[in-house]
Amino acid sequence: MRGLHADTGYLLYRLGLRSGQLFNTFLQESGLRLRHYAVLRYLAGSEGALQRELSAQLGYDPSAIVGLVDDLEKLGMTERRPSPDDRRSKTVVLTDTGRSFLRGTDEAGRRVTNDLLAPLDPAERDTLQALLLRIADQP
Amino acid sequence: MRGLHADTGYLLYRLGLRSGQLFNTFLQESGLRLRHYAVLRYLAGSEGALQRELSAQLGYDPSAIVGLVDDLEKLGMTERRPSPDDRRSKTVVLTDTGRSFLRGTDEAGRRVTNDLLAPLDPAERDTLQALLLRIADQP
DNA sequence: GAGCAATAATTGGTGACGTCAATAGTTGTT
DNA sequence: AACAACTATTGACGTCACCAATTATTGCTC
Repeated sequence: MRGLHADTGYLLYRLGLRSGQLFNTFLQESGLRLRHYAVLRYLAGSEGALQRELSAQLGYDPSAIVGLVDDLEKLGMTERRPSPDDRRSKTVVLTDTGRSFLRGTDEAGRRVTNDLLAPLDPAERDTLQALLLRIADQP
Repeated sequence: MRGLHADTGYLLYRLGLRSGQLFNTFLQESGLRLRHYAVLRYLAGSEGALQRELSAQLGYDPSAIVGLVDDLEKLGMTERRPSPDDRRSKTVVLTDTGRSFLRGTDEAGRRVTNDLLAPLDPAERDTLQALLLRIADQP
């Protein structure tokens, strides 16, 4: 038990880096990165989201959202639609292209998490997931 | 249970970012960053380490180690000593200044992890720590 | 209902960071 | 003696988090 490895906070930091790397290498061939993937999967569960909603929910800076949605739009995976009740904001929606991309990579994404959590059995994975969720739901 | 938040791999990624941020803000006043702190704490437990050992153990690129050790040296917290058996490598050791800095920040570091894990009771923290260690010890 | 603070998207800049390629000096091997 | 492998180092490139400023629009307030 030596050095920083004994520290849970530091462990989280290191494993977060590794997890991000794994996701990015798996996404590499598609030309997207983890951040794009996060946006797509959020949209898949919400049927349209304002950019500021994406920023708040995913934790990315508003200025970062602009670039991400630009990229996705160029690939035809999302569309910006004017918000009916507020002309300042735009609603980002998934296109059919985006939806079918998600279906195609769904299983590959699960494989990434599987690799990462390989040493844990199903019950332990549930435990870990529950603990992490509790931490994540903090202000 | 919507979007990527249901995915343990993604949760790890997000919490890793948050953990790193917390560490960095706590270290801000000292002029160091998390990476420097990691080097210091590794050295505290090893009584001298080759730079390539730091690179391998902490997971930073060898070229990143150079800059980190440069910074620490400028602050008088570490020293580079020629390795007796191999003139290619250098041994990095903690100075008294570095050691006393670690003592001073020891408790502040624990507070960071405490904040992060606030929603968990001691037994749950142990569980989390054990699970993360098992994942971290993967090849 | 006119003026003004707050908000949504956007642009631009800065510093930290991961990654890779290349180099000089040194070691071990054959 | 020649050559492959290794250590520390430098430099370059793209990504990313963070912050400030701008434009268009909305809601509040007096």
